[in-house]
Amino acid sequence: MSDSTIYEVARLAGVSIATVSRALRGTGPVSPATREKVRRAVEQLRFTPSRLGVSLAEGRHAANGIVFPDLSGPYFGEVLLGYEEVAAELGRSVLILSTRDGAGMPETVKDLATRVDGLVVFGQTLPGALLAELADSGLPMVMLARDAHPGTEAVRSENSDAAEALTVHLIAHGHRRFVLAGGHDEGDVSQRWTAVARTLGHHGITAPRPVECPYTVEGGHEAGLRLLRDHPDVVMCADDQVALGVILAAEELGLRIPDDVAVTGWDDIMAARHSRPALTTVRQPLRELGAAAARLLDELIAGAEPTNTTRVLATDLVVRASCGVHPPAHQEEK
Amino acid sequence: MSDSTIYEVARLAGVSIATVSRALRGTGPVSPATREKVRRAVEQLRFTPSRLGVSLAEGRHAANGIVFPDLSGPYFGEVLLGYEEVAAELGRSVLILSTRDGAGMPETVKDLATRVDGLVVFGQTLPGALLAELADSGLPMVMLARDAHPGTEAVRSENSDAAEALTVHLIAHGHRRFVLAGGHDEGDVSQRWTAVARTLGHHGITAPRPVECPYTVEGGHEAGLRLLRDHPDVVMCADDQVALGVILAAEELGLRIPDDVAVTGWDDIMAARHSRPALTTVRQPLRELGAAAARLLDELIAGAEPTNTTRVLATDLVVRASCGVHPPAHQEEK
DNA sequence: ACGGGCAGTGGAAGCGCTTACAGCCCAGAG
DNA sequence: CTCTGGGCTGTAAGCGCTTCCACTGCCCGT
Repeated sequence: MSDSTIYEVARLAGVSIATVSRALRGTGPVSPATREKVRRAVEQLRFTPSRLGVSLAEGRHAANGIVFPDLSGPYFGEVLLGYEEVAAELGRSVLILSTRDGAGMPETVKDLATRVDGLVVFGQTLPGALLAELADSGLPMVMLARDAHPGTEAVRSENSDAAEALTVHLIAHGHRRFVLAGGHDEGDVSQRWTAVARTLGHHGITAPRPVECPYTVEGGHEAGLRLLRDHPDVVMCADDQVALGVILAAEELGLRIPDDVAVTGWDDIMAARHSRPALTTVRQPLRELGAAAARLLDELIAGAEPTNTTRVLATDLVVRASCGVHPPAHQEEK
Repeated sequence: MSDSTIYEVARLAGVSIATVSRALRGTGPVSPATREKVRRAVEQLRFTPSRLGVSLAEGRHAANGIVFPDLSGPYFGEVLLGYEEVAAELGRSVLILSTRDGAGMPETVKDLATRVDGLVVFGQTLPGALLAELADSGLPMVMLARDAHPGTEAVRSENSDAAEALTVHLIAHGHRRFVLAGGHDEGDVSQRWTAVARTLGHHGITAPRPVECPYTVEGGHEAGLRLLRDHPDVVMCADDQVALGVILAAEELGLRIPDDVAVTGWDDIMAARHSRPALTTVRQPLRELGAAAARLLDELIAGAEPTNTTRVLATDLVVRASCGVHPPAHQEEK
């Protein structure tokens, strides 16, 4: 970029840089004649103001960041899209950072923090100490898919009600022997398991302890091979990827779904709909999640005080075939 | 961010800002004693250099951008992940921009261009004139999933050979009446259709004209409802999402896959594997695509001259059930 | 005819950093 | 004992922009 500077524009237009700046940003009065001269000089020089200069002088970046773990799969992409869209509308650029929980992580995040006016942080991506340090430094922050950290805002989707509804639905199918796959005590997932356990308890069923497994198809596959040996009625999974893995495992073991065993997921990723049997799951408003985070962050940047509040977005129970046989009416949505 | 400046550190450490800078970056000699004083001052003040100041002085952003259309779905997320990972390794931040072909697009892109040292542009996201303008300005650019534009590098995945292999495979199944779904003349897809047509020609089959449809499940669904009325042997789709939509349409029409009609996709997104019948498709090395783009861009930024060359990454034909019945041995990979 | 006010403009001080350049001091060489 | 050359440090000139403040005319009211 061999871009010209405001000085060259000023010289070519025969005015001062102050006038050029005013003409360009529309702050302060500029005579039509001058404005025109500047316009022509700008055009001739193909001048675009240096973002660095502008930001330094303005004392702001007009950009915000988002930090997420190395979660491939469809989940994060959708959230990011919603986030970027709103951020763009608000005139901010978006910087992304994926912490593959690597060694240099704290530094990378801090570096990111110096490039933005505010930060959105996904789930349990960052250790609490780092979050606190960032929040203390006065960086506007929004937590995504988890409850608020002191000094921040947060937005996540509803977990407990949906988990209860899903559980009730499964019980109504006559399922009694439950197994829970995917057990990290991350905020979102643990909230769901808690609600499941409570609901099961109401119905006189003792909740099993969730079984640890990576939130991937492979993780679900391996867990499935293990769990299905006990012939449970239903395997509730932490997310759709795990559920898809369990379904693969069931196929390998010659088990029919949902006749021999039911399976449920969470998220409603694209594959959930196209899997056969189609996956009963809970739809999260991923795009809205990202959009809401962007808006909250903007408010903080604009000067709003953090309230340590968590916004909760509604989720939908999506009943498909994998949880048990339904009368035709219930079948597929959309 | 009420961050302290290098001046405060200097004052607290009792040295000049030049020394602080040298101590921090390790340029120039600094006595151990001084280094230690600076270290302590930095720690006490929780000082982090302002990225703006650094960048302005260094004359570089240490960041690069990536521009893509509003493609939701799994495709872009994976590419982005590969891109971000390599960029991070190279010490660069990543700025993303999704042009939902909106009105203010040229400005948004130009704004992005002022924030980065280089830019990766996806497929046909930007009009040629804008690409030319950016390239002319000396901005290092890499084209992704399309052939090189003058003054840039490019990386895409192999289309022709894979399309030929896929077509040959389908012919071997005995399929003769082909239909092609998804017809924009975008680089990647048109290359595939060309190879398909050529291959069909070799076998004495007249290639049909590709049918336009949005590259979404919904688009595939609608196209499928139309196309399947003619009872083709096989519907080749521009990507997996379209193929999944066609499969849904086939189900609605009571057609069995692959017995009544075969369907193929492209990309090998997650849902392709879990769909039943599982989708025969072509796997693109999405992550590698992003990674390669990041590396190419880095070379350009480091000063390499653009060669207008297109790197082509190998793709894999992934044969599953949707293209026709196979002996058990062929079944599912991995 | 005269003063006040305001549109229009330029000067200059930052914003936070890097880095040439110059100066200082001291050890070792002659 | 003087001279020289490093090692170490400070001064200051930018990097490209915004914006406060001061200044010049000119129009208008009286």
